Amino acid sequence: MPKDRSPTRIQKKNRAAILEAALEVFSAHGFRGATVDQIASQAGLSKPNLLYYFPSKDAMFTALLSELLDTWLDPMREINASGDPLEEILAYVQRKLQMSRDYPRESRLFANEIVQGAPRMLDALSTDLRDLLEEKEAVLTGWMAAGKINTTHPKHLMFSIWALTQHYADFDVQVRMLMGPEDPFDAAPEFLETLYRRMLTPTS
Amino acid sequence: MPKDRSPTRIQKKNRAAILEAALEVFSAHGFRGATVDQIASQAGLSKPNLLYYFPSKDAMFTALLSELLDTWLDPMREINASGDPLEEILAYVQRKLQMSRDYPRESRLFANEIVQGAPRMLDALSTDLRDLLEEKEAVLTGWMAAGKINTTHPKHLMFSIWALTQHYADFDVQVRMLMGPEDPFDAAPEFLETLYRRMLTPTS
DNA sequence: TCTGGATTTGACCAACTGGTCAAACTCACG
DNA sequence: CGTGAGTTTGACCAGTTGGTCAAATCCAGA
Repeated sequence: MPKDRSPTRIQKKNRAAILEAALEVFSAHGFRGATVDQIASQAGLSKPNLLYYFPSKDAMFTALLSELLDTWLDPMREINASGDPLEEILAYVQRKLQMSRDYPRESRLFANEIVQGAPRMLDALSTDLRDLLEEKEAVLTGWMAAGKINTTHPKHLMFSIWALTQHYADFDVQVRMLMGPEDPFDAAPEFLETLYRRMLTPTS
Repeated sequence: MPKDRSPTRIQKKNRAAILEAALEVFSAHGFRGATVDQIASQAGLSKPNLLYYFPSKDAMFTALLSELLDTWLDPMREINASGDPLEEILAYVQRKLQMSRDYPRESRLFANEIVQGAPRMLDALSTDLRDLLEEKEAVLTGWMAAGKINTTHPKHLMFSIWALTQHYADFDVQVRMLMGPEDPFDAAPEFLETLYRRMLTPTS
């Protein structure tokens, strides 16, 4: 193992390559379905060499998670309590949809883990995500109380946004199989915009 | 292996116990994450005994899938082209939500498989599901053309129903972690009813 | 150029996994 | 009962998997 000095050029390159490979393999096969050999060859390293940088498969997964979770939650952080309520939410939906289009592997990584009970993620989720959700839930509740958006259950509203947007990444094969040559992401933005505009526009 | 006669009492009991155990284990860990030993002990059988009834792990998984897929698609089949459009869709949403509440393991079984690219399911999906979807899509399109419900992309509409309802089963741990003691299924029916009523009610 | 730490690897290992098999046991039925 | 098919199992096997280790190689700085 390298000393805890500042990382060398080689360390930086290899760590990055490993995390990229780990994302590729873990997201496609889940934690248990992924093998260290697969990740090593994907990263262009031998297995012992890979284990020189990360002491175990678990450590690789954990490192990957902590690297990704922040980025993953960014779209929600950007919801601005001072902005126009409906437009803020619609923009959030579009950002989240864009994440599914641009980072489907990350989405599937989380999906894989959560579907199986999130044994290695629950801690991170029950702090970072929980806190962030509570903060934004308060914002939503405020908007509803002020009559800016239609009143509904704020948590379910957030769940619905996650479900609808991540579905395009997590169930990608199914969606594409059913849509044929049409790209799901062509019509999805408008569909979701319509859905949430109708759902949330206050009845005057 | 038993002969292809009509199954004995013991065969019926053990096959059922095995499929139940397989559902439990496969849905919790995915195909690769599940082990034959786990399934055997869950079913109360020795491993060789289990393999006496199903020749391989793959065969077990396949048998389980074909047993479940029909049931899984039933709520969609029940959509009645002659019924009141909006009420038919709302009822479908509630049936699907009920499936997530009553059969979360089945939902997670499919989710696990599809997230990982559905290597063992794509064939079944690309016939049964595709055909059924096309049939119901035609119904939706008819309703939209007749002005009975708001016009949107029918496939995306169906995807949204699947995503929103299955989310409560597939992401159960996350949802419950974020909702605390409150049961997600308390407020979900009303939330989804409101969402789709607003989304689909035609603008006069 | 030299050198000591950083990096890489072939060989190896123990545990696990899916699956086999012959032998033993159990049960329905004449 | 007896008997043959149906059922069960302990022992076993080959391949895979996560991980180790000592030895070899590489590389940056003096």
